[in-house]
Amino acid sequence: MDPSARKGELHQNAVQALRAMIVTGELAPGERLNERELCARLNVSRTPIREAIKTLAQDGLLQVWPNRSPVVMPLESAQTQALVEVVAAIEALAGELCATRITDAQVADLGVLHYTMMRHHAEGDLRAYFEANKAFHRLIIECAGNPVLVWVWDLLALRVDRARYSSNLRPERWRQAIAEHGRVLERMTARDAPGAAEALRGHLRAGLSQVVQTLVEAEQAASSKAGDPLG
Amino acid sequence: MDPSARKGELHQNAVQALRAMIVTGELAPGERLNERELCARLNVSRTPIREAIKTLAQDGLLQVWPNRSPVVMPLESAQTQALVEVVAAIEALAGELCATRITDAQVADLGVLHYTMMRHHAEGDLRAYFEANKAFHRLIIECAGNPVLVWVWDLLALRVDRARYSSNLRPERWRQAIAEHGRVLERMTARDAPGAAEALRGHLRAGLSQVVQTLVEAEQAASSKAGDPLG
DNA sequence: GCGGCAATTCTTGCATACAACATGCTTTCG
DNA sequence: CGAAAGCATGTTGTATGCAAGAATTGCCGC
Repeated sequence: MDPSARKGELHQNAVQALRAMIVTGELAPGERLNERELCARLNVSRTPIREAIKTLAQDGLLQVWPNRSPVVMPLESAQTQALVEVVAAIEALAGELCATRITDAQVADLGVLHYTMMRHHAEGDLRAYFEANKAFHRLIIECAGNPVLVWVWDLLALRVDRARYSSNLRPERWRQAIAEHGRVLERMTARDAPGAAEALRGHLRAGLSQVVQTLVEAEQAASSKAGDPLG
Repeated sequence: MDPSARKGELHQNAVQALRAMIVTGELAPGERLNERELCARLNVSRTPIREAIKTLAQDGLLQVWPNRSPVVMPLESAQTQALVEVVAAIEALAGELCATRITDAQVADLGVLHYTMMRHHAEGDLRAYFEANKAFHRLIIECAGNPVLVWVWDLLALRVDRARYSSNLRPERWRQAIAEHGRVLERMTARDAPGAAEALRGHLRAGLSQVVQTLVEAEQAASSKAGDPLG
């Protein structure tokens, strides 16, 4: 077993590892998981694996039924469309609260992240952009000063990341996203609560709608292939 | 062991039992839980108990750290105040979506629940009122037609219920809540999306603020007692 | 040749044993 | 008398064994 993991928290470790595997798509949507296989993969026994599975089921990343292998939650366009509406509402609320509470130092941090994203865009480094993007949004959530909001957002972010990983970011949309971040930063600087809320709502809707569109296309391609396997 | 539970889903059973115990306050906020004690109480071994604990930690009902007994999440006024804002936003979104999608049959169901609540109020049956109240709100969430919204609401509802159980519903507030339900029903009947959203937002804020107020008073009483134990 | 049934094999669910860690107490030394 | 260290006890973390439930495959009947 990995000696670095021997700190008495193997199951937490397993949660992190499995979460990452599901979010990145290394474990495919709809895939059935075998406990013993996962044990071999993560070098732990079944007990921590089973505890991790329960946690991930609660996150909505796994489906579990009694006496059946857990299944990686399918990634459907309808579910993701539903996610868009909820995340947009949550971030709009966060934007409103954030704009009234954010400090100058935090505005500066937001600005750093914004320009970091621009740099990653210029270099075409998508992974680094994603990371900074997530930090940008999470900082806004944190500045809202509402721990329940943070908790809900972290849960939703798992699904958002998963959807993002499964779709490509088109160059045009990428540029537009950066412009929208600039608008959010501007409204935060001005402490304009309604403006910040609307800027975030629009940004989320536009960005995630693009992701949904990708999923719709993938589903159409899959269904036409399945319905017409010979042509 | 209880033979009725021997169907291969003992841990799910344990989740339900522990959830209920925490929500109703049978397990007090801040209380440390001993696995063996819980085993004896629920007549199962440690394995399903431990899996249930992981699930409840993910629900935000338990705090867990490595090599320490899990602790029932404290019930603080600040946390509940934060909860109010998030739930109000979620139900406002649900109200908006619901008003545009609700069917006549569902409006009728909502009406039945409203008048059921009035009856329970007239009879002073608080438990039955709570139950119908929860069904009323959940029906609105379901009618929104957004599965992610349902998922988030169910998670938040655990905390809401817990806060409600810990506080009393004052007669004046009870009457007012029923009037607000009537207003929500009216806006739904009229398919007025913004009106429904606002009615729900106001209803949630007013009702949960009362709960928060109760918690604040309890905390003040506790701190003054602790800080001035002799008089 | 096809469909249904049964047995084998595999997988999950639960219980328990053992090890590591935390905690409280006692004892000993300054 | 106080404080710190070590020991004893109890609790959690992990591994594994065993039983019950699914799934697959092979077989038999039609």
